[in-house]
Amino acid sequence: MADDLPHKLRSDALDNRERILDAARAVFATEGLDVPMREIARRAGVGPATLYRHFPTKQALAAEAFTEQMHACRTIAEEELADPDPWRGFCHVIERLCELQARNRSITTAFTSAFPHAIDLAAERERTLRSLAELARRAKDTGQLRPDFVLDDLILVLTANGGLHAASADARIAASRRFAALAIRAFRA
Amino acid sequence: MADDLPHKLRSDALDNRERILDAARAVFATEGLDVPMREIARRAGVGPATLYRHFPTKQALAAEAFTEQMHACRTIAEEELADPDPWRGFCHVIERLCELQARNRSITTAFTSAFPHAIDLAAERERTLRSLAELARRAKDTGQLRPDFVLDDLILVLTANGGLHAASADARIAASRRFAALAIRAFRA
DNA sequence: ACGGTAGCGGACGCCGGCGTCCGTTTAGCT
DNA sequence: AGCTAAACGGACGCCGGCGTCCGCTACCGT
Repeated sequence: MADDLPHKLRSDALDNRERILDAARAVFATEGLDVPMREIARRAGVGPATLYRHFPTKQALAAEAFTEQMHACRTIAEEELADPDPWRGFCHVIERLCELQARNRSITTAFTSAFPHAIDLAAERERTLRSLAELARRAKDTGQLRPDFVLDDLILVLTANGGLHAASADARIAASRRFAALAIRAFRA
Repeated sequence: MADDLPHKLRSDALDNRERILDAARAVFATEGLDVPMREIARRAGVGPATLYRHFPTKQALAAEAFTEQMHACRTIAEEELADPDPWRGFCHVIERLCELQARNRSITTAFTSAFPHAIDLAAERERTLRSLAELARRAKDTGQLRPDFVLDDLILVLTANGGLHAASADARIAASRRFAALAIRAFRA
């Protein structure tokens, strides 16, 4: 995972690349996507030109920075799919995804809105959705999840959760937790 | 309501004031709060200086432009409070407020986040909340609203609903409708 | 009708983010 | 160690939004 594309990069270039990605992940998580490219460069300790050389556009940077987070989403979905109790797994998925969103402001954008330049992001997203659908199907079979539930309902909830702005990170997490509980109640048969 | 403060304004000045407010309401509703002041001035057919003279800051303009929308919120709350069936009134409140939010992007900001410079906005908001609380109390008494419901849950739902970004206005309205239905399910005892 | 003044708006300078160029540094190979 | 090319980053010009100034317009009171 550490060596995706950069096969023929000089050592210092690769180092900078990683530092940029680290800075981008950090600042995207706390501040959201609306940060100046300069700010990311500054935090990474590189010049603007270096940043632009590695990632010509903000979308390119975001796409690369978010693969990790998307992996996290997929991991959550697959882990909870493995739970022998599908309804419990379903509830955990909602709780964990909401909390992830609260902790990382930008993951919402990455997940809900389909990114243009994100090639493998889309694939990752697709696999995650597939797991979620399967989990929902099983939860329905146990009769604990409403029969009229559709996957779009979950997307809707996650989108809405992403819109939960709050001053502090703690407040955001608390709100998301309450919100997840509400969503689960809405989905119970 | 047409003559709030401007007692000693010349006729053309008052005219411009109204045209600015109209433009602001329109553009705030469709585009949200993040529009340049210039754009509002342009749509109102006035120069930037005129806009700034009437409303020194964007908050001042927004506060003035939103009193009407806040009235709408209060009206909704009071109308539904008058419904003999409190639970039905409660459901209608959620549906109508969500739709109002979907149709008017900026009302969310005005309602959920307390505006600094909005003197009478705060009062209006307070009265609305009081009505909502009373409505919730009655709905609880009928046993149809969950006993553990708190008013903050409603604020939470409205905030989340406000975060429901979508490309077209129609899509936003549709999403809000589905979301309101979900929220109601979550609140039913 | 006419003078005085409230009100108007085009034009200005400032600021901050953007994307790029080019002289300098440094990794990596021999 | 020396060389070459890859990589770096400070500096530049551009753009768009901001808030304000001042010469002109037109409303209103007499």
